[in-house]
Amino acid sequence: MASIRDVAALAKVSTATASRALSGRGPVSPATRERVLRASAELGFVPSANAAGLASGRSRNIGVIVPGVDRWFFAKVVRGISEELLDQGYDLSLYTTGGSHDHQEKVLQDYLLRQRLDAVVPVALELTTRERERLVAIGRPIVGVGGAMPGTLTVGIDQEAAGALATGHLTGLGHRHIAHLTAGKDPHRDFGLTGTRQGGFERAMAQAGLVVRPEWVITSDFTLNDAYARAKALLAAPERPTAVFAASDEMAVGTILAARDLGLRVPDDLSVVGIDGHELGDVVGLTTVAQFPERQGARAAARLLQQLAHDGAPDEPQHETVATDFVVRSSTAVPPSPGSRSRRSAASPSPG
Amino acid sequence: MASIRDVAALAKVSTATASRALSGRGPVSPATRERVLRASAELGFVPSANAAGLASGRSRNIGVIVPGVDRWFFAKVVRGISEELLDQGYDLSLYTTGGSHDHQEKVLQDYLLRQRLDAVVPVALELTTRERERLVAIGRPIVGVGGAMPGTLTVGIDQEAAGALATGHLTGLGHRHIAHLTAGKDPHRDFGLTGTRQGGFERAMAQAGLVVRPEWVITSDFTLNDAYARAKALLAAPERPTAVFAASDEMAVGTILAARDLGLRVPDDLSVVGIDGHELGDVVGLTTVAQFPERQGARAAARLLQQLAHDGAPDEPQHETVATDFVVRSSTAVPPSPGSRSRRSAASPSPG
DNA sequence: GTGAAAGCGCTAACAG
DNA sequence: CTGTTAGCGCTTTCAC
Repeated sequence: MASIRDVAALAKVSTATASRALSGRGPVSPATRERVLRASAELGFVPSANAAGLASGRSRNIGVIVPGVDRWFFAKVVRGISEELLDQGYDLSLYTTGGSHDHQEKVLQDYLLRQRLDAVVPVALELTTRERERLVAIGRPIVGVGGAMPGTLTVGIDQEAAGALATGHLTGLGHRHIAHLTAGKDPHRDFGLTGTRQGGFERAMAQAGLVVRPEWVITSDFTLNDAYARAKALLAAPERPTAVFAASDEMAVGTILAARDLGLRVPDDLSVVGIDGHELGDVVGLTTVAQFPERQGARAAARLLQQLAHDGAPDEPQHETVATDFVVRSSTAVPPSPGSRSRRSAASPSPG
Repeated sequence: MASIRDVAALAKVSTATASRALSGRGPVSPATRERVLRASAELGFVPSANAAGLASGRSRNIGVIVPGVDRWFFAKVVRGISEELLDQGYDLSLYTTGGSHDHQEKVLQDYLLRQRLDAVVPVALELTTRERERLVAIGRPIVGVGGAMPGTLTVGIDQEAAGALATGHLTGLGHRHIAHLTAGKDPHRDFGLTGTRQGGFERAMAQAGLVVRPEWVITSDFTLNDAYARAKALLAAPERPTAVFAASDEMAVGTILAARDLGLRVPDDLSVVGIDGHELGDVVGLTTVAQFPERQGARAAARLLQQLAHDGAPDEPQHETVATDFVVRSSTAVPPSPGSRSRRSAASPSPG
């Protein structure tokens, strides 16, 4: 394991000059720089991260805090961040807080304080005020992904607009009986964004002059399985909606599968729209608001690196909204005419 | 940011003693230890990872190399590793190699050499001999997850047995016309394990006295979407199998959805079995060999930590096989009797 | 533009 | 059991 002293010796310069040449910080003549780089390459020199970090205070390492990596959105965001960082020579430290109750505590009051991180990307993290203060207290740049975090720069889609867009698509098709599958707030893995998708739903409903039926706003948990069960109950009831807006594609697909299992045709008997752009939506022809989480992650990482390059001058706190793409496929259509409704024999689904 | 000198001063001991008390390495009297811990807590002391790492050579940091984190198996493995490490106070550095062609190169010849890692967990990584040598050359313990890596300790299921188990289930039900959806080898994201699942398929077929039809061994890519398309082609052909063994649950679900879209009933017209234990299998009643990747990840991490605790004495290279669970649900049944075959009007599906 | 020297904050001999 | 003393390998003033 060659050290910088070996490199310096081979290039016949001091370690100081070698360091300057290798890092690009500080003046070095082109000729010496060339000699040093050659020596470094010849020896296969790789600087010790610990030594460099200790001496300089910079670690070339970004911390990513995420509720879990085995959920679609988080996985995609982490992928986006990881690839951006890998390109730029930065390490990525991953902290998952969703697993056990005290992991989040531990991460915030121990892991993040080890001075190993140049910056932090909290993903869809719901923090108490105290916790947010702790995060800020590490004195490093922060860029969040997902929900907006007061006081810090964040990257994400406009949740409310996405919800309104999806819902407006349904009302525009003429649907008047629309249910909404939202996701409950789980203290362990809060996404900090559901509320506003629901807000968009409510706004679009109001704008179409429709009333939101409380019993048709159903809390699920972002998973396909739970949504399947809830949609089955919803759609098996005597009165059922002609359309469902699910706050995630996985829940939307669960709804489609539930409808199919009840003998309902999509979109003939039921229209379904989701949010995400999940690969799963493809085979069932799901209409959705695609949100490209990789890009969000990559964007957050890029902003952070940019800040670090400008010597840590933090951008002013704000939410950077990234664009979504409305993908119309075959799960949405005009509502069935009252005469042609469904193969089920239940009472007329036309509500009050 | 309190340093160990502050702690030592407050506890009225030397920094050496403070270090010993805090790390548990070296002798300290109970009384002084208590004083040091109290002082540390009072000051909110968190040791600098860089300084500790530089001085000791240990970084309390494990590197995880994974093709990507946005695939079910990898995400679950990473989750398992992450939680185990978080519990033990270890950091996790994540490297994704699947994104761009040279990321794997970069990780192997730069990132891993920064002396920031105490150990490495390569997940389902397919390496050339040279690359494997590089990995070993970092001189740190290695425990792989997924496919077996010659020369290193690995944790994973018995792929061949899993394939044979799934296939044997089908032959046991009386199926004679069985297709297999396998996953091709992609140089960027190789899983290093598909071959053996297919090997299990072939063995079970042979044991049942059945011939493997080459045109019924179909290469897909582990994704639901691709499997859906290939299954549709397979099942729309004049002669079709009565059962499909898919090498992953996502591919199995794709097959089920394709069958449904063709008007085939599962399991009446077609039995489908997968491998994984993917959540998605639940709502479609998929019979599968569950493999619990979180446990595999956690196990690998635990073994690594154990090695590090024993001062790096590496366990002898071998493959540790973890148990699978065969979950029978509703996607498999006895094959249809020739008379009752399907609603499709095509030629008799009974082969040869 | 370059080198000498002083640390970064902690750990690990080595004495005592 | 505890303190003193060197570093770990690099970066960074500060002179020149």
